[in-house]
Order: sequence, then structure tokens, then C-alpha cells
Amino acid sequence: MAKLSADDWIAAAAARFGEHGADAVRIEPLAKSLGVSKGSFYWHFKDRAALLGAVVDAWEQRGTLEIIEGVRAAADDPADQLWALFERTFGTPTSVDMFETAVRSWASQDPHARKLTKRVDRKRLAFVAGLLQAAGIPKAEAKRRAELLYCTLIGEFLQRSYGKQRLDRGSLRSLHRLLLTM
Amino acid sequence: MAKLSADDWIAAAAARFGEHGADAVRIEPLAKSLGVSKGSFYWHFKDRAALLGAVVDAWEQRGTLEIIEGVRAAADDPADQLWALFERTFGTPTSVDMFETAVRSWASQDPHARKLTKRVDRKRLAFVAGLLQAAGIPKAEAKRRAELLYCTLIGEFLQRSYGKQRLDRGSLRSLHRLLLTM
DNA sequence: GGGGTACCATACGCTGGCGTATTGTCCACC
DNA sequence: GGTGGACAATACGCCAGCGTATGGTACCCC
Repeated sequence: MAKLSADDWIAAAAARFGEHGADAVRIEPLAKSLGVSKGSFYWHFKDRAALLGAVVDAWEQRGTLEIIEGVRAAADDPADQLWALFERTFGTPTSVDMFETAVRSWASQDPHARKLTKRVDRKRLAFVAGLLQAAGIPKAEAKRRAELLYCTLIGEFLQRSYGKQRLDRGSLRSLHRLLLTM
Repeated sequence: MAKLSADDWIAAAAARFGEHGADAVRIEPLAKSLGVSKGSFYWHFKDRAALLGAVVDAWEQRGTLEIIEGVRAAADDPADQLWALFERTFGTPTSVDMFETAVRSWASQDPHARKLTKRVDRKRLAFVAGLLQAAGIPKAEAKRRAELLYCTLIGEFLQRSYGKQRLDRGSLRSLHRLLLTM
């Protein structure tokens, strides 16, 4: 085994974080699963809180820009972009959903995660609202619908974490149609 | 202090459960907050798992019928009933929302909570779908919209747990209108 | 090849919480 | 007024996990 970087620890912690939540991120078990002792951990991080902080920080990075850029690249027509967004969000692998809900549960306890999550939410909401506006929905209404859509997405994530079937294509089509209704 | 019943323990545990999640339900702190020692606890319950089980069981009871009956009593017109439902769900006090999301996080870890939550979801979904159907939406589409609405609600709950403002009247009106669109 | 730097192992003390075992106190009823 | 049952206090052993301290290895650089 090569030597570990802080990022290795973050990755391993993020995996456990997504699967079983923040409380399940324990240093000694993590060390065991990485094949090292916790002596290693305390070289890279000050304490457990620092690790959790790093985990959510890393999430902010990849959770904001990637999707937005992807959607912009996928289509020109706003309605098609909205559909592309659906595919990239409602269609995420389970691990991503789980992480999204784990952060939010954690955000209800931890101030740092809370601020960060709110920032992420704001960015995403602004993007979706802009998209709906480009599709012809008046600004105020676009904001409302964006918020509703985002709630729906988050709710879907949470429900999938305990085994609900993902929304089928028919439901997504309905949603798509309703959101673009004049 | 009068003697405690199992229900007193369940109530206290449920409070902590809603506020800080299942992992925060610890016997000894709970005992301290009840002004009693854990000797009392182990008289009423076999172990910690039994307490958690009882907490979610109690939730199933009150979480299904109450609202449904309330809505049926509040209005006759299906569209008005839908609105009444909004007021009773999107308008719940924070403690209720938090509990709803706490159960669902817990459901992703615990088989018992999972089964139970799915059962609750099914009942509620059936009710909402019926409501939409009564409002003139075709059966299949009513089912889809019910699922979407339920996702939205759950998502709103989760987001409120970390401080989002509740959906304002305008958003709810939009939602109401969209769901009843032909 | 000696010393610094980066990374890791080991050992330790400590806390919080679990579950059990034992004993104690009411109170109800005969 | 003694006995049994409902409820609780206390004390115990145990384990997981935290954070610290200290020492060890490997490699790099002069």
C-alpha cells in the first residue's frame, strides 16, 4: 500500500458518509478499512470535525458546477435543457442521492454543513429559475416553480435512500409538462 | 416525580429523535433528562432497539389517519380538499417536519423503520391520488402527480430541517394550480 | 552517510454509553 | 402487618472510539 493523502481519507469518509450518515464516519474503523492505523489520520487532520468539514467542502466543489455545465452543453432549447437537467438529477446513481440527503441531515446539526448546503441550494435554484425563465415563464413564477422542482428532487433523493423506486419516465414527462405550463 | 410509563419514554425519545436523529437517542442521557436512572428504562424496554422501534410504531399510528380525516372533514370540493391538505402538510410545525425526515433517514439504515415508512407512504399516496382523481385528473396521471406532490412535500421537510424558509402562499398556489391542470 | 521531513505504528488514558445484577421502596391487597 | 408486584437506584464490567505522545521507517538532499 502506497502512502495515503488527505484526499484518500476524504474519499473513504465520503463513501461512509453517503452510505450511513455523518455519525457513521468513525476514525478507527475508517483507518482499518484503509489498511492503516489512526496515527496516519491524525497526521493529515486535526480531528474528526476537520474530516467531516473536508468531506462536505469537497462536495460543494463537484456538486455545483458539473451539472450546470453539462446541461448547458447538452442542448440549446430551454425546454430540452430542462429535460437534460432531469436526466442528470433524477437519474443520478444511488450513491449520489444518498450523499445529497446525508449532507442535508448533517446540515440540520452542523453549522458549517448548513451554510454550505444553503449556498449550494441557492446556486442550483438560481440556475433552474433562469432556465424556466428562458423557457418563457415569467420571472416570479419561474422562481416559485424552481423551488418546487428542487423540493421534488430532494424529496425523491430522500425517498430513494430507503428503497423507493425512482420516478419513471412518465412521471418525469408529466413534471416537465407541468413546469412549462403557461 | 410520578412513576413513568413506557409511553413517557417513547415521548421523550421521539422528541430527541426528531431533533437530532436516531443516533442521538441514547438511554442514559434520556434517563437523566427524565429525572430517573436507566434502571427504569430497562424495566420498560428490552434494549435500545426496542425503544427506537416503539418510537416509529407510534409515528405510524398518528401519521396516517389524522391528516386524512382532517382533510375529508374540511371541505367537500376536491380542489378545496387539496388545498386543505396543503395547509395541513406544508404548514406543519417544524417538529413534525423534522420527525418526518428523521424517520426517513433512519429508514435507510433500519429494516423495521423502512417497512413501516413504506407502508405510511403507500397509504398517503393512495389518498392523494384519489383526491386528484376526484378532481378530474385521469387515474394514471393522478398517480403520477400524487407521487410528485409527495416528493415535493418530503423535500420541503428535509430542507426546512436545515433552515430553509417554508414555501410561501404563492408557491403553494402555483403548485395547486399546476397539479389540477388538465 | 547524517539529518530532516513526511508518513505511519503502537501504546496509553479517558469518556460515554450499553446491558446486567442486585437491592431498595412504595403500595395494594389478604 | 406481611407478602408480592410494579418501578427505580446503584454498582459493575465491558467495549468503541477519541485524541495524545512517542517512537519508527523511508526517502531525499547535501
